[in-house]
Amino acid sequence: MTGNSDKIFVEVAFNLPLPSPFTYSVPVGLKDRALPGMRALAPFGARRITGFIVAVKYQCDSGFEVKPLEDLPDNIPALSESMLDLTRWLADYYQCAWGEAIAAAIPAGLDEAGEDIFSLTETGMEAFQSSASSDSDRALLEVLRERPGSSRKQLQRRLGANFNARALNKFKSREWIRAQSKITRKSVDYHNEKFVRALPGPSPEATETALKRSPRQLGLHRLLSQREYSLTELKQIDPGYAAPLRQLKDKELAVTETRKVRKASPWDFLDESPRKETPPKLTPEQETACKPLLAAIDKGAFQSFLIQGVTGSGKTEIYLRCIQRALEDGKTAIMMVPEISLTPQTAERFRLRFGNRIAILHSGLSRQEKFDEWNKIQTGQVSIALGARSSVFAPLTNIGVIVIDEEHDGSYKQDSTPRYHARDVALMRAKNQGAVVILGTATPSLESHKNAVTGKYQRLVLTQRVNNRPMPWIQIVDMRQEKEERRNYSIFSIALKNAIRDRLDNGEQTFLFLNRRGAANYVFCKECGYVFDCSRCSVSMTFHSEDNKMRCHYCNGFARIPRSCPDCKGEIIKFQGFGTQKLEAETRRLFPGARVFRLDRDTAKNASVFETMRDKLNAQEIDILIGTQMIAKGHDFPNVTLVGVTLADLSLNVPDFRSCERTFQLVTQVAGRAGRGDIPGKVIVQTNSPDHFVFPCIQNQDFDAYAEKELDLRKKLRYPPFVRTVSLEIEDANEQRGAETARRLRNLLKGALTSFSDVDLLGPAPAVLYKISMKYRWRLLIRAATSQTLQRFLRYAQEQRDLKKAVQSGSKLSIDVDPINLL
DNA sequence: AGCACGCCGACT
DNA sequence: GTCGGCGTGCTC
Ligand SMILES: [Zn+2]
Ligand SMILES: [Zn+2]
Repeated sequence: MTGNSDKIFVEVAFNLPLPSPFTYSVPVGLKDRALPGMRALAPFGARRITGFIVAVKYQCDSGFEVKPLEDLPDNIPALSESMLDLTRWLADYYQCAWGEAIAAAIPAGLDEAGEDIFSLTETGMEAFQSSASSDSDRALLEVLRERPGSSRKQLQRRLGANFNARALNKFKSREWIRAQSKITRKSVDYHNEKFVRALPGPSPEATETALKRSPRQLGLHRLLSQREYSLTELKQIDPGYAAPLRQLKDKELAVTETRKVRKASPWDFLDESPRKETPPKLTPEQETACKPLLAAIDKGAFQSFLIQGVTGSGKTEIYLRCIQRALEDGKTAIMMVPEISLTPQTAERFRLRFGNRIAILHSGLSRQEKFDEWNKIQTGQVSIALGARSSVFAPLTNIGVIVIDEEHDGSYKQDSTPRYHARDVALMRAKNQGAVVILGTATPSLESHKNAVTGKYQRLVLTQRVNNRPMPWIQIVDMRQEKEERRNYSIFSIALKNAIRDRLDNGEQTFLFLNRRGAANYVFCKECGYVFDCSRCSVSMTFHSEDNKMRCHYCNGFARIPRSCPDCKGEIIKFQGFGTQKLEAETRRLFPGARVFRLDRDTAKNASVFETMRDKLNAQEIDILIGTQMIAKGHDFPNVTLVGVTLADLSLNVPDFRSCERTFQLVTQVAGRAGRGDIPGKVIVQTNSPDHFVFPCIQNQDFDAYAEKELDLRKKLRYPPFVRTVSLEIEDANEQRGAETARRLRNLLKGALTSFSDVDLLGPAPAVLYKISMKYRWRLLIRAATSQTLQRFLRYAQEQRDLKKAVQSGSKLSIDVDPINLL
């Protein structure tokens, strides 16, 4: 109990899943810098960790010991007051700790200082050499001898199961090892590259004679005499360089040297000073859309807009004009694009307009570089931040406009804690700071569509493509007819086959799409195309061979598989699915001469596969590209004039209430990219259920018609945007224990429901992706009419009903507010 | 989360 | 008697 008026205390939030901040006293020497938003190094149990000051106070009455802060490493706060407010709201809304929200809002690494590093002392070295200790102890000492300055984490990684925390403490107290706190962490990303250069030899003449009979060595030596080459470069000049190079090295006419270099990156152009372009003239439609936007930016009050514009209607030019206007008004701007669209080409477009006034927060940056960009924004050296999801936290002041391109894109939702949606965070930030939010897309999420309809957002529509580019032509192919009337049992309809042949003949390119993610084994009628769905939840039922039943992944309902279709008495088929590999094999068989490239989760493990694919596609070295939907985004490939959606049903029958919305988005997005100049693209969509209401809407590219029907269904079935949802995800390596946790959670929540009307539960049920990396998963969906009710319910369940107690040790519960991914 | 502590069975 | 595996509870 302290009440001295000259003593000050701070509340510190840590990046740990702990519900509330911790109180520390501030030593006299740190007093003048103890400000909200400041990073703070603090003792915490047995360790010292970095947290963030979230409040300063002048007294502290507590039942616990209050420890003093150890250090304040920075001179200025890492977070402004408004960012503190925003992160607090975020933590509250998305059910995470304040410190976790803060950590998400600043560059990685800033919360990592404070770990200890260990080295052997003299006595420790002697003890190690006298070998008077057990094997596992020796292993620890040996690592420390080999790598003095290892952190605890590094020791754990090196020793694996042999790591023993007790031994570490034992040695520390015996003074065999010494602990020091690590000062700063610098991590610029380097990679090793081998370089070759020529050695002159005794004389040029002697070299010439020595190599007279080996022209390849001579050629290589001459090349290397001009300048040094990296092995990567050499390989491009001459793939068979290895043998002659080895011989040159043997004759001491060349040497290689390994050096650390910064990896050449497709982003390197950003270092050059940008050219400036003159803005194009706006189309009348763009002009009309710009007017209210520019007026709102000038006004400087919170307002949101939804630009619903067909692909190619020139939304980006509108964004550019709006950002330009914000700068002219002396304000700043955030430009967000989906992760996959944040390519050098996208960046170039903004750099051409805004030069060095823009910071680009892309994933190719090293930690240090990311921090540098962030710093440039914070210190006002730039006025625009361009980036993916996390750029919503760009530390700009005086924000005029926040643009979110492709608003419907799922990558705006973070899928680990804190599970925030950048669009919704942007809206909150703009509301607090009096900024304008512009959401743009050809296919709004139904949440945004509803907000536009109710007037929460002002809607602006663009129906024309710039330069009068024709709209793509979309054909829906009935695969049942293919089978019955044409005896064609192939993956390819005759229409698609012919269209591909046609492209091959013309030297044009084809995309073939196949959705796999979450594509389950659904059950359908061969005759009428009816797909069995849950009578309660309306999501597709999934076939399980173990018990030959269908299951609903939302409510856990089971049903027998009927012998015949309830509608038409037709034959029932359990769809077993096929993957991109089978599609690739089939494509190669049908088009033997074609150059086929497959890109999916297996082959695209790293970004370089993407780049290879893009380069090859642009160099016309691919005729047919096979992949999942990710290849559609971010790039225009002007020579791709045909897109085949191999089986739309796979996407349509994903057991998720948004599967139809996603299918509409997918086809629309790919259609928008097909074709070039005045040649319209063609999209062929194959399906067994052509009578589904989405297909006419797809064919006519009529989003509003689709949305109207979809909204009707969502309203009837109590799904977003008419209700708010929270998903509880249960994860456990032990199947029984996980199932028990899920059961207990349900019982607890059912009990809690009695004090709430308007809230209901779906499930728990095994997740669609039941087993991910050795863990079993369950899902429980909570629905409520409003987000306020849902928040109150969650708080009640946690505080009054002890939600966490239902989670058995070993099980993991994560709470996903406004979930997007329900697989 | 990550760390220490305590309990317990296994093995010098 | 000590080592190390695992479950439990705390961190200002
Ligand atoms: Zn039928
Ligand atoms: Zn159901």
